[in-house]
Amino acid sequence: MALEHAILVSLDERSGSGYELARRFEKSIGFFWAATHQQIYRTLKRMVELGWVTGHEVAQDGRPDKKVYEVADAGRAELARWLASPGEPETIRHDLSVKVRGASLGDPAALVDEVARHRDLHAERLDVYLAVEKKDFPDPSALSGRRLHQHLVLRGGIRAERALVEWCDEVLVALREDDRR
Amino acid sequence: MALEHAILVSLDERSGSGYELARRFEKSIGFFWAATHQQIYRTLKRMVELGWVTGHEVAQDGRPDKKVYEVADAGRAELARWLASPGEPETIRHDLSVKVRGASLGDPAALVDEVARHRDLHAERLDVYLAVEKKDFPDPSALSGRRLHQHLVLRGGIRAERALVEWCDEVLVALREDDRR
DNA sequence: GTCCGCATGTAACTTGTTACATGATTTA
DNA sequence: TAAATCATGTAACAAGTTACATGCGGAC
Repeated sequence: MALEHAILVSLDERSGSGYELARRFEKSIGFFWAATHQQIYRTLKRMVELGWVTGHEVAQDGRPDKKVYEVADAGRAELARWLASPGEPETIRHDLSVKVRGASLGDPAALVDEVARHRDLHAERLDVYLAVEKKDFPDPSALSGRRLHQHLVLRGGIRAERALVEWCDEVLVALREDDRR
Repeated sequence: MALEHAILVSLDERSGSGYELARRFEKSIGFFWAATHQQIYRTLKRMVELGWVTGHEVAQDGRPDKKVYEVADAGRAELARWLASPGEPETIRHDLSVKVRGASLGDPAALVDEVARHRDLHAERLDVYLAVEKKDFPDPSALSGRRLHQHLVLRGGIRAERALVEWCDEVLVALREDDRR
């Protein structure tokens, strides 16, 4: 399991509450690891029990109190252990591919629309990633340490989204061509 | 959920037993949708109850009996409905990215090894896909219908694995460069 | 005689999803 | 005054993983 580890990485970059973590999982960290607030609260609770993080309540004025979590030594040790341990490549579950493979069993035009929709969604994500890169990493060759690692992960996102956009385009051309016959 | 739908697509291409499906999910279909035999047996059971597939026992000599499943009309209708319905792009969960992002907290050399391992795994997969393409789809421009759709999905796998290999290479160069300083 | 392939399953557990619940403050 | 943001959670359910269980036939 890596949600714990994703949280540890995020908390190590900056301590924060469950709510703040949930927000990060909607962007930065969320670009490569998805999680909802329910999962995060549940997991943080377990991580406190395991001694991987410590939480303390912080009073705020004009806002509800929050619990801010920090990585404990045991958490850092667990992260180091996990980083060095071999993991399997991700198990793939790609809905859209299932749909394309089953195309003959449904309405061709509807499938084309669906692929086009995904194409646009991926193109949007790609634009977001490219904008982040331009803004936050204007001189990539000068990076080192944490900043370098963050940039490398972003590069992965850019490559993945670009590949998906190009694949959708290839599929669209082929499906439309096939329909015309 | 799309396991049902992946099974429907696979059974539509050819009827088969739970065991046979499990094998297909280790290759062809498994290239874009992972599932274990336990999931498949469980799901087939539910699909029979839903009337999406029908199963009948087939006696074999020298081998255990098997239950062969076929897609029913209700199953084909469900597939058509699902194909036309909009779906979300996949939620990403990429372990290796979490590890790269947390690189500063562990042993740099161990991470390099881990990335290199993944690079080789993805390169192997890529080779498999390219071999399948060469063997099964020697003349892609002549394809239509089912065969075209199968080829398009394979193209997606090729693009994805290629992107991953290239990303791993980029990460390796950058991490090794960073270590040297 | 031991391991591999064929063939089907149960049980226990961990993860992930969806819906619901509460309540204060700020913004439109 | 209605909606959005901040903030934390419970409960029920769906899906995925891991371990265990059984038994025949053929290959080595």
